Amino acid sequence: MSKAPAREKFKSHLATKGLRVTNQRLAIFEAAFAQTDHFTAEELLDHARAIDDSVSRATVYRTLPIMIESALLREVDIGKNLKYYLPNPDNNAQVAQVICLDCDKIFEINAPFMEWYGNSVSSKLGLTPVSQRLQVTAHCITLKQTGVCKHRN
Amino acid sequence: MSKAPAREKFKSHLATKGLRVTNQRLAIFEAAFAQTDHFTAEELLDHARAIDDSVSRATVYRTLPIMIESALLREVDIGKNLKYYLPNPDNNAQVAQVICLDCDKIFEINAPFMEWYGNSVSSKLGLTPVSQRLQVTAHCITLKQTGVCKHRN
DNA sequence: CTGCCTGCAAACTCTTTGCACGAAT
DNA sequence: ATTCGTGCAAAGAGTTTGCAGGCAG
Repeated sequence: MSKAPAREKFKSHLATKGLRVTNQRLAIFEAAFAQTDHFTAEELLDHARAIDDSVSRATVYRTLPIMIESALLREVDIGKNLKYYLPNPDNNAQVAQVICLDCDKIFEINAPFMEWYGNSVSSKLGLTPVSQRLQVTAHCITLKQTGVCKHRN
Repeated sequence: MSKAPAREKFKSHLATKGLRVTNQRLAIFEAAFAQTDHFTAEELLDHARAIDDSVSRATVYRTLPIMIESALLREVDIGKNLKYYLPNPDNNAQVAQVICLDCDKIFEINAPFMEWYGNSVSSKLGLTPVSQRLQVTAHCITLKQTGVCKHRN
């Protein structure tokens, strides 16, 4: 999904939920969908303020769950007491993360088998799966060999 | 590994690292290894204080990483800004979690394929895997049908 | 004795919330 | 005109840290 259709999807999601289309919510949406990599709530605030300087931190935090619920954004928690977000144009949910501990880069890897695994292991316990997450933390080989992490931005 | 050998392992880990064997550290170890299920730092503090009432919250937080590094404990982060811990008598690292969203129970499931997956996906990126985690969140079927979650303690 | 270890309390980080004002419908 | 949305600042939760005194080796 490219940006313009995504904007319409966001607006219709707001309408469906009886939520108002405000300049702040639109600025936050624009800022989020302009990103090409993972971002934090604080970074999103900065970018949204560049579009509409009235945007507050509170509204960013209140808008993020709306965009996540509409599947426009995915939330990625890698256990750092700091959440990352990224645009989810393909509506993808079966994605694993590989996290480079040297440069903190997060790679997103398609992992469709996660859904199968979730179903399989849940049904044995009398549960219905809601979500899966699979994460691998790793060190950079080239960093160790050459002193430079080749994944660093 | 039962408790007594684990205690020796803890002491020798302390010795190896040049760390001192204090009453507080031992009390925290005893409290942790007496648990049969996941526990939080705060719960560990309570139990450790029942053994030695001089134990402070700070020392619990300072001792947890030591026990984790020695592989006596595993840390389980299910994305709740609150970490869970559990004794790891079998030195197991390839374990997935299934989390019931209705009763918050955490099931630990052996998932040896995680190691293969971590190796496979890391090597393609020029990385050496350090750890894997796989988590499934789910709802209780019997809760939905009967109003009672059969997993609740 | 030396210096690591401790308890205390304050600091810290990220996120959430109460309130009164402001804007979308 | 209503009512939902907003910014601000304070609160909140879990964890970490600086400091002065205490105990292991």
